[in-house]
Amino acid sequence: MSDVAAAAGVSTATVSMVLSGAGSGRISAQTQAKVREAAEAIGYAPNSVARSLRTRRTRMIGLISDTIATTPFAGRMLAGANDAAREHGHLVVLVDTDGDRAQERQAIEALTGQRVDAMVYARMWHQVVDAPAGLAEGSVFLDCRPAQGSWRAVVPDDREGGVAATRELVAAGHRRIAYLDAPEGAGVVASELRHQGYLQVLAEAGITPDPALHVHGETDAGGGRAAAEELLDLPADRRPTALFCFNDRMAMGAYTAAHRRGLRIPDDLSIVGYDDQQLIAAELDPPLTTVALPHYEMGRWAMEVALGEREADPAEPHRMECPIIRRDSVGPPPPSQAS
Amino acid sequence: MSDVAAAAGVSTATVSMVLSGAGSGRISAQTQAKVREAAEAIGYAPNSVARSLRTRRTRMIGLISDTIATTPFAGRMLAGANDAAREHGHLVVLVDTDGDRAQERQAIEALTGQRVDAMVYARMWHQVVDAPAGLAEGSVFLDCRPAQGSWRAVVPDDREGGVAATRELVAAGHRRIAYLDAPEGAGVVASELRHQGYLQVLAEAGITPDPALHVHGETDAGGGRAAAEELLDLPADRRPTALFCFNDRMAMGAYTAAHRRGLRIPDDLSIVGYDDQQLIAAELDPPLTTVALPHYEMGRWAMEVALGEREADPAEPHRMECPIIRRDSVGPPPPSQAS
DNA sequence: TCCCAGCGGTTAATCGATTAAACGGGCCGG
DNA sequence: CCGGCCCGTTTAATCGATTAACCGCTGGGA
Repeated sequence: MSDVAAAAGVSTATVSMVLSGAGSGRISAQTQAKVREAAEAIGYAPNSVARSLRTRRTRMIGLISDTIATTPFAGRMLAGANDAAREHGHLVVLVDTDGDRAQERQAIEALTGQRVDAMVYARMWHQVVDAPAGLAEGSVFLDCRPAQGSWRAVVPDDREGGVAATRELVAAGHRRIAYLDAPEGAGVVASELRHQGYLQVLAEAGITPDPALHVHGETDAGGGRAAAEELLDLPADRRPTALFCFNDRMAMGAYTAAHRRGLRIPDDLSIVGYDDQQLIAAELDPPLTTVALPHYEMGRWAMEVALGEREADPAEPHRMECPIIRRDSVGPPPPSQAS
Repeated sequence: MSDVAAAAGVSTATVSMVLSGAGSGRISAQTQAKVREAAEAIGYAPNSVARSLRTRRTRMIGLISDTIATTPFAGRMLAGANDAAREHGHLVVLVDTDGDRAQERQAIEALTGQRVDAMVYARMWHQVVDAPAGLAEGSVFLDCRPAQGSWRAVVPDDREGGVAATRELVAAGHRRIAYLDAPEGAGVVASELRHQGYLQVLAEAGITPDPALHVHGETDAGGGRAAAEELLDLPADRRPTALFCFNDRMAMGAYTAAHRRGLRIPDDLSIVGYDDQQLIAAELDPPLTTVALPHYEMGRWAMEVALGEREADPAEPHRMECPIIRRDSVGPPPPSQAS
């Protein structure tokens, strides 16, 4: 900076004021022009480290995640957070802890030492978590909610997602709608919430839930296929005409089970998934109607709150809408089974 | 730090030496213990910003990527880079530019200002790119190679990947092997390289390539399905017994085409994909034999080179092996067509 | 006895910005 | 003619570490 000052024939203080924008009203237009020219000529770029030391603001936000490695969803969340940060002139420092508690602590220490302006704590798969020790006051929880303490958090509205999926099937005329759930007792918050939404819509539609239509399976294609087979092997009068699957991978398995039995989708069987998983949902045959998890929007929301650009209530996690994505896997029930 | 110094009854210089490890041999064990106790009691954590200002090293690496948002592969690359950075006590500053040149420039400026120790420039899908202006000397290219200039870079060895896939099919006894390629003239480096590998293996096996078995299609399930249908509609004596698909999504479409014709995999038709796309390849029915893109390893390699922990030749991009992942979609050709 | 090396620290300059306070010159009102 | 004020700019303290140079003391060799 002193080089610029020398070249412009002014002091470093003047250069600082001009270049940081604090000069308007204080420094003459003439001097400002001189300084800018000199800076340009020299190719001066301010040293953010020195600036941060003095101002005590780094314009960096720490993002601690457990899952970059293992899920394709993390990308959308990161993109949302990244975009929001960029729009407000901040940078994202990313740490993937792989869910390891020790790494998490180490990451928090490193970010604290680096004096990031705020932290976002992301855990994949809507869950209840213990806040890690040392997490900076005012940090934001992303796709998880803290077991205790007062923190701002954002999660998908899985209950309303379950409602949307089930309502889509009811609206198409189905009355025997199965729910292919995640494994029982796995403590997956989303699973229970979506089930609640499912039951609510059935009640609204005056349909008595059939316990036989609520089955569990591993949350992959194999689990979905097994669960679907169990349902499709039911006697004709008890067999479901539509499946609401906990996720798209289970739906993929359900497709396989249906094909094996010669059932056409959506003519003989309607299917709704969950996640709107990129490169899968849209590529199935037929393309899958599913409920989207708003990862991008959640990432953006968390970052905006962390930056103080958006208000949030620490008492209650923010629930973000899961919109239904209509494709071609839902149709009216087959005539023989219509009610 | 001065608080710690006061509490321990020494100067800040001593505290610095003790805590930074430079104290061994200079400071007595007794004093060291005193300092550490005081630091512990106060809960002192060094300010990395101040340290960086003085040492001119931030222990942060900038990672510029164009695709976090749009592909599920980026995660693996990030994870590799992140792990390598962590192991060497560094942090990753991530910027997603969405492929936008202006954002890219802005990102480079911000990272330069932030004085990151090095930069990694990642572009998804093995491609040849123009190095962005202002990219720091010594930056590392990840999953792309610079059109000009001397840079260190890492890309997947797509030629050998094509070899591995084709060899797998030849070894199973196939002689009529089709290549479902990406669209012609799209400038996809990978497409051409894999084709070279394919031709090489055919030549080695003494098989004359049949131009009719080299077809193109969009790189999604729809394109794969269309291309596969074209091939399966060939007269029986010219029909392929095995398909090598440009990627797993095309393979997914090929599965659909096969099912529609009542062909069983691998009994009637063998299929090999490319990418080993998580949540897809392993979930198809039957699970897909495919060639893995070593994203994690490439991310790690690039970061290690950026950190100076690994040597690399700027004259030639490093080619990383694409290992074949054997699952259940490859078998011997049907007896009627065996050669 | 004198000098120098080694020990265990300390002093103070430095990194590159920001910013409150001071400063100097011109102008205006009394 | 002088004091005060405003304007534009400079001076200098500050952020929190690192590190070269230095300091006083002791002990050993010449």
